[in-house]
Amino acid sequence: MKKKKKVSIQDIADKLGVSKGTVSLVLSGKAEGSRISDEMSKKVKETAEEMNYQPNEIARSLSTGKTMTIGVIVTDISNEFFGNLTFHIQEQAKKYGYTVITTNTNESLDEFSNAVTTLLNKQVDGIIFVPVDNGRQIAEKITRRHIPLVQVDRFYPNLEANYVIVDNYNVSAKATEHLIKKGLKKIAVVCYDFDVNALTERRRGCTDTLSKYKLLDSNLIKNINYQDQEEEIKLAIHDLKNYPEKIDAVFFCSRKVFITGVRYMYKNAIKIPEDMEVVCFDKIDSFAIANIPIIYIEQPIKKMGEKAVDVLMEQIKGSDTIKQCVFDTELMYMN
Amino acid sequence: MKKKKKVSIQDIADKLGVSKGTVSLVLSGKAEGSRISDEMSKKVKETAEEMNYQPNEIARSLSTGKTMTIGVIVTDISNEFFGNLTFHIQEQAKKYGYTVITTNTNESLDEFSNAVTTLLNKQVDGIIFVPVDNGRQIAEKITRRHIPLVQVDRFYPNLEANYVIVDNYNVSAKATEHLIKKGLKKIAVVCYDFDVNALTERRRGCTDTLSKYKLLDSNLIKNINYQDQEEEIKLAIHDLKNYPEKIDAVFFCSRKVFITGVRYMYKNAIKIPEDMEVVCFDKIDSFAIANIPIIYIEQPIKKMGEKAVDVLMEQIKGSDTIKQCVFDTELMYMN
DNA sequence: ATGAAAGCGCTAACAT
DNA sequence: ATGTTAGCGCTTTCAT
Repeated sequence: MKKKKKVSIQDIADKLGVSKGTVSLVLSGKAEGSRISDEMSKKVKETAEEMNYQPNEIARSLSTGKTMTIGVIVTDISNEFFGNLTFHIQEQAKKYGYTVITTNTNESLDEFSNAVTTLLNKQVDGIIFVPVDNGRQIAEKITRRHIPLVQVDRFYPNLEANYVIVDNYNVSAKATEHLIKKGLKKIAVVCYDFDVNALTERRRGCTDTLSKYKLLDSNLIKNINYQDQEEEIKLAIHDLKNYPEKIDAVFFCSRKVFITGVRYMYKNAIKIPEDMEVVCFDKIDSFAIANIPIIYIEQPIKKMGEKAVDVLMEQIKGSDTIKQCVFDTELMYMN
Repeated sequence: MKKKKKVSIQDIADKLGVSKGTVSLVLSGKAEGSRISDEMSKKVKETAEEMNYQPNEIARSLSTGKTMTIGVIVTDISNEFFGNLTFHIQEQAKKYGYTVITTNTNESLDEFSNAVTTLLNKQVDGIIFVPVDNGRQIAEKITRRHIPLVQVDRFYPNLEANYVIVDNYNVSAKATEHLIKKGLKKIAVVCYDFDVNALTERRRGCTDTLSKYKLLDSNLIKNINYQDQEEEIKLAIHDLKNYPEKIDAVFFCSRKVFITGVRYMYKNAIKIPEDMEVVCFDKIDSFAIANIPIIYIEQPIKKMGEKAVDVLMEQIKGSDTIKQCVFDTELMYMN
């Protein structure tokens, strides 16, 4: 299976008896206002077509120093939240003529580090990433190289870089207050234990509010390890079920804990909402098929993805003003 | 914000007073058995470290003709099925040292065509794609260039290329038979209307079985346009609700139609399973929170993704035997 | 054991 | 209006 030599700009030039430069100019659309006669331009285009010429973007990139590619690093693209985010990033990037390389960290620092190195070596024009616990130093590899960077969903507080997030604290406080106003008193919080501000802010929004109403019970704040989440969530729910006092509601800090949590609630014969109410940070497509009342927080994922790309593109075009965007979320009630 | 010049292999060579070639050899790990003294090798590595050298993979790619990148084209990465598939493709590619560029077609031929062109121009070493209705000609652009290709989820019957799919026909027939054996008679099928074999096979598996038992009612075969699916599914469910005879079950051909379908079933006060039973082609994470009996077909997504990459890598390494893999699925019962 | 240099395909500055 | 040529940063063959 021998690959036949691809046709290059040189081949076209040879065939037409003109120079590479001329061909390059017309094929990259720079023939217009400038130089190059219309007939030459036409001839070049025709034979390019004829010979089935396809530009080699790698060569172009090496020459121009631009790859027209951005890198996206998320936790896990199979998670609907990140899948959605990535989708909108991709669609928006497409509008700018950009291509996207995506990678997953699985919340691992090592994988995050590898991803950053790979993307930098591939000379991407910019990076959008979801920070990982403890990864600030690694992020600095990007800024130090002056590669445009936008953080999404979370951000490193001491890093001078753009970010696009939601107002985690306030909406969590609001949701908690809503539960309290409904007369619920024993409120649990189930959240991953790693230290990224999206999560800590959500937790703090809940606990601050509970404190304010003198309802905080630290036994009900469940911290879940990401790697063993299945087991730990199972345990947490079991605990809540068997807690001396009756638990009234559970606040789940993200979609994956919510799904797993609710699954175990059913396994423990906990009825929603009769036994406990639930709130989920993030909207899930299939809430509709659950057919139970769910309080959820809807993030403007599409806007976030698009904004992240817009900000990145500004930087790529040379802007150096840092943008930190906080989107509002909505507290919603299903049923 | 002036980017300071990146350090290149030349800079290291200059600093050490040796030649580029030497530096290249040690830095790309080809110093071992061959030439290059250990001390030279050590010195080079040290100063590379010191000067914070990062290889430029673009330059390397231009030189070697390999980009260590594969392209993945799916329908929509925000769809959990494709998100999962892409995730496993990515994780497997990582093991081979490969990076992944992902793009979405949204079932559009144009977007598919653009994606293929972009990937080819970016000189990817191989492509994994989910075919789009009517896209065989476009796919041939890839094979004609002898770029390794693996189709997943679906395939073009007349294209000589690898694929990794599931046994759509048989499992659909089996699921339908299961319903019939339970005594259900009026069985509806809700499926997208475009012509890709994954879907047509599922539909045919159902209709053939219904025919076999003399139960086929063509009014109950609902074909849904992808772009207007929300509206069309709504209409379909409405039709089923108001059909002169009572409908016993609905077979949904993929996860997105299922979720939307069930949503409208609830809106139409159709009870599951009392009024109608449902079957979903594909497993959904949040079935668990639905807490209703669902018959579903579970595809081995992880295996499919990994296999797709494995096959692609074989081709990249030079194999030219075409592999066509059909995975078995499982018929499962929730509750 | 190392150096020198050609070449990958394209762009862009400079000639003509 | 078009041709020439020097890179872009790396690999690799051929000298030394």
